[in-house]
This record gives sequence, structure tokens and C-alpha cells, in this order.
Amino acid sequence: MNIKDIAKISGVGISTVSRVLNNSGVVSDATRARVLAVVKQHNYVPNSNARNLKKTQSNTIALMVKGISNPFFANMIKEVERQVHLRGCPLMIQHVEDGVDEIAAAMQLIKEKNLCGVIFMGGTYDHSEEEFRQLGVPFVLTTITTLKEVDPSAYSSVSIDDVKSAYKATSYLISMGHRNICFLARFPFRENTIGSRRLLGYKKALEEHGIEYDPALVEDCEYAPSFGFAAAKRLLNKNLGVTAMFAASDAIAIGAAKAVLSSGLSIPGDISVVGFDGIEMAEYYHPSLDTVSQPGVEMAHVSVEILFDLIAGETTNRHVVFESMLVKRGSSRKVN
Amino acid sequence: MNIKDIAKISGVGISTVSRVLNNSGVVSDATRARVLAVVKQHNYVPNSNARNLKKTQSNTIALMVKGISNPFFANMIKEVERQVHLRGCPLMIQHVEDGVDEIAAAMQLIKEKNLCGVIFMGGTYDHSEEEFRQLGVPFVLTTITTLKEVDPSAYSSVSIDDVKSAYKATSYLISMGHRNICFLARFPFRENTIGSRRLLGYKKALEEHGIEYDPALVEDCEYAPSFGFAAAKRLLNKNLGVTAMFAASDAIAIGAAKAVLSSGLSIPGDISVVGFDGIEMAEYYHPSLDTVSQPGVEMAHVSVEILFDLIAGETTNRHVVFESMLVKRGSSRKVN
DNA sequence: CTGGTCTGTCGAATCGTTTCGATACACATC
DNA sequence: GATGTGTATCGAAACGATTCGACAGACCAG
Repeated sequence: MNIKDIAKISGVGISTVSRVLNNSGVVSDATRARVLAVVKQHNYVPNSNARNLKKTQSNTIALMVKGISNPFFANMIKEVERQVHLRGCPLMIQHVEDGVDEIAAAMQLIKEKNLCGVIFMGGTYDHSEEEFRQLGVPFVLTTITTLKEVDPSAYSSVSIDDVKSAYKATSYLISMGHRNICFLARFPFRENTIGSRRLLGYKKALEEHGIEYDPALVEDCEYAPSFGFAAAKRLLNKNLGVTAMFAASDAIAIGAAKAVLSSGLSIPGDISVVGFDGIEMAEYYHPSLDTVSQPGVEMAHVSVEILFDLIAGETTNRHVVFESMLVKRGSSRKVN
Repeated sequence: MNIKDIAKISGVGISTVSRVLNNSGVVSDATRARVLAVVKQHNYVPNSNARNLKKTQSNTIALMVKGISNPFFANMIKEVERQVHLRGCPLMIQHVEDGVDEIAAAMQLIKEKNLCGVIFMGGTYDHSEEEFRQLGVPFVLTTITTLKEVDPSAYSSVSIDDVKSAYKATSYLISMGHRNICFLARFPFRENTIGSRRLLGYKKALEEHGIEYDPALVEDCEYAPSFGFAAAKRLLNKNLGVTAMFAASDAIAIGAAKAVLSSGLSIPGDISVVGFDGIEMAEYYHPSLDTVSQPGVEMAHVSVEILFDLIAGETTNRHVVFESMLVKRGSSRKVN
């Protein structure tokens, strides 16, 4: 069942059917009604391959996400899907494995599928401005850090201020009298990853309060409970008199909290714990975990909005920085 | 840059380029090498819209998932993505909102995009055999229950035995002396949802051990911590002398555990808690939660395998039922 | 030398759309 | 009656791939 069949059955020309379906050009009401009736009756759905081929562009959006099983991303992905869908566009979600070049992967998809836009989510990108420009379609970087210096006019982004957010959490702990605060995050050996940015905020807070930075208090760990657990165990074994832990994600914080509790220590009695992200599970942990919460769903929403603005012809790129929020639930307390 | 350009630059015919790219037909080694060099040099990627149009079928797979933000699905989705990707096929992930007809949505995508296969994940389907047959492409139902009786030869599926799994968990609690065991799950007013199947297993275990089924011990609640929390609160307020809680998902169990702990009761001292699914967070909860674990990643893997077998021409549908595993971690204990 | 087979290649038709230029008719204007 | 201006429609040429039938040359057999 193709447009030709519909045309024949409706007794009109092919182009008339096309104009009806696309609401383009003029068609008399009578003809329109007749065509639509036939379309509905036969459950006709236009073939998007043919359409995209002819138009040399599709309405498909791709979401390239690093860490698709990260619980913080789960709700963001859902929101992206919802918003894109709402605008009548199909969405392709592609998980980007560690070590693959996100831009190259997107590039391939763009050429292959004539994508009309891309959202990149999560990770640290090591690409030059030139590489971004070569994409050739609108795109948004959501919760992504870039290693190379890239002209802000060359891309759009949605993020929070990681340095400031980590500073906030650390200052909060310091204000409650903590001096030996450890920090758990993932930092590969390079600058400007999410982890290193948060480390920067952590250091800054220490410095401003005259506390010397001690590398022994910092543990490298992936964004998952099992790694947080192991890292916290290592730290506790060092016997450094830690009274507070700040984790760069709630998943880490949950693992770390488990390590603390299963060592027979209490939270916040012996050790205060603060996480990052604001996932639902952290709230229902016992004790409920304090965290620096990112407005993930809104961030996803705005990402889609920016993308569609760009697709609609908007030429100036936007950079939206959301405010993170320190959520106090009782997993930290004052010490003297 | 299209196939014509590549042909011209390579000094060969269009069809020769096509045969090189598809490894079809005979091409001399010299010609093949020359064409491939040109392809690489110009970063040429064939346009899949044109290809799919001509072939009247694409290699795209769709994943229709109900509850995309469910943490149990997160790893499954990742695995599906990985496996499909590994086979060189693009994946479209579509979240199915409550109340939309999954099959109709898939049908539309299939016609529109000439999909070559679909995986349906999660939810309860109210479709007739006829509707499944109309899909016209291979598909697999993963962790899905069907309301209507459907001939098993008409579809493939991957699942666990929900009745048996719930029976296992309930029997475990009973064997430790519990009599007042409550059950938390989502059951709309119909048979054969995941929730009602697990309820069946719960009832069966009670019955076999001569414990009368008390509807007051069953609470309806969505698969998320906040709902589990509220449901458990309601239960505790009834003062029914509950000593154990069995939740139909770990997310519910975590919420319920929070309710128990924040009421000043202890787990497993006062109340034993058993969840369902086997998500990582449940293990890192404190106390670590006992659960009936489903091998989600394997289930996803097998789903993709079955799907590709069907696409490859396999004509008999398969139904793989995985064994769930009772994981004891210490959130339940003996009572007398 | 003729005819047959094999190898490597090519051109053209085709997939199902969109869209541009053409056309046909009705009606008004001069 | 010739001309102009809408309005509603149509046909045909694309879009970029695949694939089938055709064909040229090499080689061998008779």
C-alpha cells in the first residue's frame, strides 16, 4: 500500500495525496476529506525511507549517551524520549561504549540516516571545534565536559556548574566542623572531566577555609555502588580520622554508605555522607542521603527545546547552566 | 557524496561500487581495493534511506519498552543496545506511555521504517493472536504477560516464572516462621499482570502451608520507592502484626524498608523484607535486601538472539523461561 | 574459425516519496 | 472574444541506493 494506491483509490493524482498528507499547498476540502478517508480506511502510513530520501533529510533525532545504565540518566533519557516524541520525531538512542569516538559515531549516523539533530549526554569529549562543526546538524551537549577549549559559539550545552556544586557540598560539611573530608570520584589522568571539576570545587572549599588538601583523602572510583563501596573501604582502612565523605554521585555515595555502615560505624553519627545527582534511591536509603541535586528532567527538557530551536533555524547557540541544589536529609551532622 | 561520485572517482560503474560495499557478486581484487580506497578517503557512508527504500526493508530493530526509567530495565536496555549494535544494526528505543497500544505503535513504526524486528519489553499486553500476526516482522516479548490467551506458536518470549518466583520468596519467609506476611505489588483490576501472577505465587505458598489469605495484607503500589514507602506506611498503620514484607520489585522493597526503618522498627529484627528483581541498589541498601533475582542481562541477550534467529529465517518461535534465584543477604530472619 | 563458458563490469529500471512546472477550468475585466 | 488571475490538480523528474539482464573480452574445445 503506497501513495500511488491511495491516489488511485481516491481518484486523485499522487501529488494531491502528498499535499494532503503534508498539509502543503492548496487542496479543496472535499478532496482532502476523501483522501483522508481512504488513508484511514487502509491504515496507510507513508514510507519514511522514501520521504527522507527525497527530502535528503529526516526528522530523526539521535541521543548518544555514555553510561546508559546510570540511574541518574534514566529519567533524563525518558524525558528526552517523551519530548522528542511529542514533537512527532522518532528517536534513536545509542549507547557509546568507553573508548569509542562519540562524534565519529554520530557523524556516521548523520550521514547514514540524514539525522536532523543530535543530543550528546554524559562523558568527557576530547574534540576540537572543527570536529564539532563537521557534524553539520544541530546538536546539544548535555552534562558533558570538553577537554579542548572550544569556542562557545560553536555548540550548545546544558549543564550545572560542577566546580560550584562540589564547592557547595564541601563547604557545607566544613561549616559543620568537618576537617577530614574525603572525596570519591572518577578521574582519569586528565583535566576537565566531571570528576576533576568536582575535585576542583572540593579543593577550593578546603583552601578557602584554610584546610590543607590531602591527596590520601581522595579515592578514584567509578560511578557505581560497588566501586563506591570498595573505595570507601580502602579509605577507612587508612585510618585517617575521616569524619565526612563527599561522593561525586549518589551511586557512589550509596556504596560508600554501605561500607561505613557495615564497618559498624553510623551515619551521620560517626561519618557524614553527601552524594551528588539527586536520584530517588538516595532519598529512600536509610539514612536518607544528603546530596547535591541536579534538575535532570528539566535539563533533558531544555536540551530538547534548544535542539528544536536550532533545527527550526535558530542560529545562535545557547548555554544553559542550571543551579544545583544542596538537599539536606540527615546523613550529615555537626562535629566539634 | 553518493555512490555515483564514488563510482566516477574510482573509474568504475555504480553497480560495481554497490557490489564492493555489499560483498555481493564478483569483483576483481584490484577493483575492490581501488573502490575501498576511494570510499575510505572520502569518508563515504551509504545512505540507508535509499538502501532501505530499494530493498523495501531496513536492518533497524525497535525496542518498545514500558517503564524506561525502571532501574531493572536499565541494564537490560543497555545489553539489548549492545547486542543489536554488535550485529551492525541500528536500534530505535521507544518508551511506551501508559495507555497507548504497544502493538499499534510498533505497527506504525514497522510500516514507516520498514523495521526488520521488534523487541517488546515490560508490561501487560491485551492483544489477540491476530494482532500479533499482523505485525508482519519477527518480534520477541521480553518480561511481558499477555491477558488474552495466545497460541505459543504465534510469538516468542523471554521471561521468568512469576508465580513460581513469588512462591519461592513467600515459602522462604514461611519456612522461617512468618505467618503475617504482607505483599506489595501493582495490580490493576485484571488477571495476569505481572503483579497478579506474583500474587498467585504468594497465595499458593500461603495455602500450601495452611495460612489463610488475608486481603488486608496486600497493598497495591507502583514499582517505585515512593509508592513502596507509602504502601508500607499504610500497612504498618493497620497494626496487623506483620513480621515480613514481600515486595514485587526491589524499588518497592527499598521504599518499604525505608518506611519500616523510619518507624523505628528494625530489619530484620522486627520485620523481614524480601524484594524482587535483583538490582544493584538493593544489595547496597543497609541492610542488604534479600531478593528474588532475575537474570536481566542474560534475558536481554537471549531476546536479541532469538530475534536475530527469526530474522535469519528461523520459523519456529521459542519461549525461554529463565530461573529466578532467591538471594539471601540478611534482610530476613527466623521468628518463632 | 566458431561457439560456448566464465569473469568482471556496466546501464537502466526500480523502490515510494516530494516538488516544480504545467495545465485546465472558472470567472472577471476590458 | 481576448486576456488575465485565481484555484485545484496533475505528471514527471528527482533523491541514492540495489539488482537484473546484457555484454565484452579471455580462454578453451572442437
